[in-house]
Amino acid sequence: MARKSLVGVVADELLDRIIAGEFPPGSSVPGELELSAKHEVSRMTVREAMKTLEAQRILSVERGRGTFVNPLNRWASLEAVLRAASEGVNDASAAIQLIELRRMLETGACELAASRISDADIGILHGYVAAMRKAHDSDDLPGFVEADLAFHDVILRASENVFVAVLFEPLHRVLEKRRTETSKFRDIQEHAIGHHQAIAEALESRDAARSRSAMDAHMQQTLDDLKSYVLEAKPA
Amino acid sequence: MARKSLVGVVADELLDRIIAGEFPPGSSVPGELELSAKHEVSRMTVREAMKTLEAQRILSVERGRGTFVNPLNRWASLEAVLRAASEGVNDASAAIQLIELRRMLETGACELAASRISDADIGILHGYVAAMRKAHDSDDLPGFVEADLAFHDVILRASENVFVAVLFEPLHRVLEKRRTETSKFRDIQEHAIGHHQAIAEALESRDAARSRSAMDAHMQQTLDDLKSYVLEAKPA
DNA sequence: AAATGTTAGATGTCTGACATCTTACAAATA
DNA sequence: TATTTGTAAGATGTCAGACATCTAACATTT
Repeated sequence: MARKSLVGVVADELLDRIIAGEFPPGSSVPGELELSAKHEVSRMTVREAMKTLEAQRILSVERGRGTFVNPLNRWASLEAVLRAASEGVNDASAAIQLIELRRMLETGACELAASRISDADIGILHGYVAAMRKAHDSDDLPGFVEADLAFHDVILRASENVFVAVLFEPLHRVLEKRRTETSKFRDIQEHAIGHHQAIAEALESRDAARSRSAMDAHMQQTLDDLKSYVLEAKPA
Repeated sequence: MARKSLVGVVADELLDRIIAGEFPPGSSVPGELELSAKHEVSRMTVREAMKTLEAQRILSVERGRGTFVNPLNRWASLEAVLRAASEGVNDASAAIQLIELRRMLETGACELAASRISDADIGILHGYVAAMRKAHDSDDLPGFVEADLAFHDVILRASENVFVAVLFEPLHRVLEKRRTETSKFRDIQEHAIGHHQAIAEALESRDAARSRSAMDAHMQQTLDDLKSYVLEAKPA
């Protein structure tokens, strides 16, 4: 990532203050002049920062009145909501809810993909499973995670549903970091390889119910792994 | 909605030109100076418009090089993607994909809600079913749609998953308009009442599989209704 | 041929000003 | 007194022009 511009810094800091509860939903944030003084930037820079938060429906700007914080359920940015949710006491709850969401999208996409996936993509899936196996044998963690994510990406695309892909994209970045954490354990890697193999075979059979079920089992395993390996080990 | 500011107008027009294919993904949009001349606004206004599109990941601004259009699957704004998808020849395909997405989220949320919903919310659900029935009897279309949407909202909240609610919010506005169209037919209204009744009863039994199945049947019916009543009647 | 300097064009930021909208409050009116 | 109107403060919307900094391409020097 390129280092952040002043606009990005101001937007980030303001979002942090909002998440910290300094400006609760419905309340107004300080005026542009006040913020430009506090952050030692020009009013224009503050305005552009506000615009980015407004575009994500985090703020509502009302001419002549001020700028107000929207309730969290109106925020259009999954990442911002994630930051807000992780800030609370229960990081675990956020992680679990994230997997629940992922489960909905991935099992649904997998079900759709069963009747739409091409033979070529089936081959690619098997290729990624082989790559995971190879990375597992040679202790190549980044390679393992990369093949894992690519596998799921193929299914997402094969579902031929634009909206699912769009909604999943912000999840992708978040999951990538967490996946690197969980995939450190060799046990988890072995679990994952088996499930991916089963998913590829289910899709190959073009059986929608079986494909959905295979992906669902994978998600359940991921949830269990997260609970037993990561959350247990990290006390508050 | 408040009438749009100049920034909003410029952003909209630029997005329209992007969607129309004038600036395909990967290509660059005209420079800030050129755009400010074409739209007869100042450069700052153009910049703020760009910022809103950048915040939605529609554009990537690179200092010293220019501003570039992102591929559609990286756009973070469901509404913008919807606009782009509806612009094409196949409005039908977009409508179907939208229901597919809705199906994933709602069936998933309903499954989760089964074990989490409160007795009070169960009562509220039955109340909305009654409201739908009453609106149906008195030919109150807006009332019918309102009760319908409220019913689904209760389940969304009862799933106790923040992220699902956030992802569903932009869908809500889009669906509201389409729902008013489809619910015009009395046959569809009767279908819907039966399904909602079944969903409420399934949730009351706290049976996750049954609840999911009931919601899934409702989504299937919605898809069928859309195909036979709306899409058939509206040729390109 | 490689390293270096130059330059054009793009975005990033600043300063200061004026316009317009909302709200609150005071003054004029019935 | 109650209502209306006028005024002013504070907020966002927009503009103009300037300078800084980054990138890429080209020319120059080594």
